Amino acid sequence: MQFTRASEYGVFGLLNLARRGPGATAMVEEVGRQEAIPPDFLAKIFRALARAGLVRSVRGAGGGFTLQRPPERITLLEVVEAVDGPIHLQPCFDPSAGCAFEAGCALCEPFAEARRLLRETLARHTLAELARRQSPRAARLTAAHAAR
Amino acid sequence: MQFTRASEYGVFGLLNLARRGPGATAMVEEVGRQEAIPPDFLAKIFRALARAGLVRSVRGAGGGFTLQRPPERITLLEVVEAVDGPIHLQPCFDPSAGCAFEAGCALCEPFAEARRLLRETLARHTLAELARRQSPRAARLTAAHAAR
DNA sequence: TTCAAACCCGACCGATTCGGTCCGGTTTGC
DNA sequence: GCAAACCGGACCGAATCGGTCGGGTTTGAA
Ligand code: SF4
Ligand code: SF4
Repeated sequence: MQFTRASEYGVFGLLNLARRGPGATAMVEEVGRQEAIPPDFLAKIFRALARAGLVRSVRGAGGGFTLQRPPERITLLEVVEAVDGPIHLQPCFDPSAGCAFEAGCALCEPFAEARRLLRETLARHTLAELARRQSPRAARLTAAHAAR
Repeated sequence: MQFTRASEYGVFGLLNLARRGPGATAMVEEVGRQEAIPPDFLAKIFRALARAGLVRSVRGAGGGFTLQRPPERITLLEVVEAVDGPIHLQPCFDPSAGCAFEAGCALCEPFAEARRLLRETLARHTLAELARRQSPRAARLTAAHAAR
């Protein structure tokens, strides 16, 4: 039960963009260096964020990525779902899989509730709020500490 | 972001036990048949539940599995964590992985909050409560319906 | 005392996902 | 027209998922 590295990197990448102020454009290479994320991997992640409409890409020399919306209107939920795909909690919650029961089973209600709560919680946090308490990742990345 | 089939099967298996009344013992083969779960796979899952202390195993002829506690004192959270391992949400929340930051990053607080809420939600549901609204799985298992 | 029933442990299996990497193509500014 | 930058997708090794299997141990009963 974990989110992926990719979605974590996605958040850090967008926070980096957000810190540059409104309308700023940055190359994936530079963001990757500052956030200590493999640039080729971050590029793949940013393409997913672009497809989801969270970020706008500018091609060609002098290009890069820009936040499509002000950071106070991009939520943590949107970012992780754009990268990892929708949060289902149960395999059968994926419409492409489908439920195998005639009538609802005991699991349906509690997990649907848990899913709703989880998504609401992540939706409450915006990039603007997260950016306020966060410096670039590479600067903080030194040795392991035993938090949580 | 999903729980595994294994934990789902674990819940169904325990519900089957719970429905048999206090102290009842059942063989994994029979439970597997009734719940439409591959018996060898269910056996593996029940061993994990036994190691977690949720279920007691009786070996030898006439043996089987019994609920270790009354179903109103076994929570959904306990079952899924016994089978799938602890819910971490972030890879770095796993103590065996460890956090790579000197100080907390922006992600720590929101995901810790989400994790707490998710676990509390699952902990609110007991086997007794789930069993009350649920017949054996195989009986209900017919064709796909498009419920969430 | 022997036999079969039942759980126990761990190896193995094919398919999928994860975390990346790479390469050839396209768009753009200079 | 050239270099900078994104784009799409193929590919990669490692890990996880969803099972399966075989052999070992414990036990009750004939
Ligand atoms: S009824 Fe059960 S199997 Fe069907 S979607 Fe709900 S949780 Fe999944
Ligand atoms: S500070 Fe960041 S990396 Fe460290 S445990 Fe918290 S979320 Fe994970």
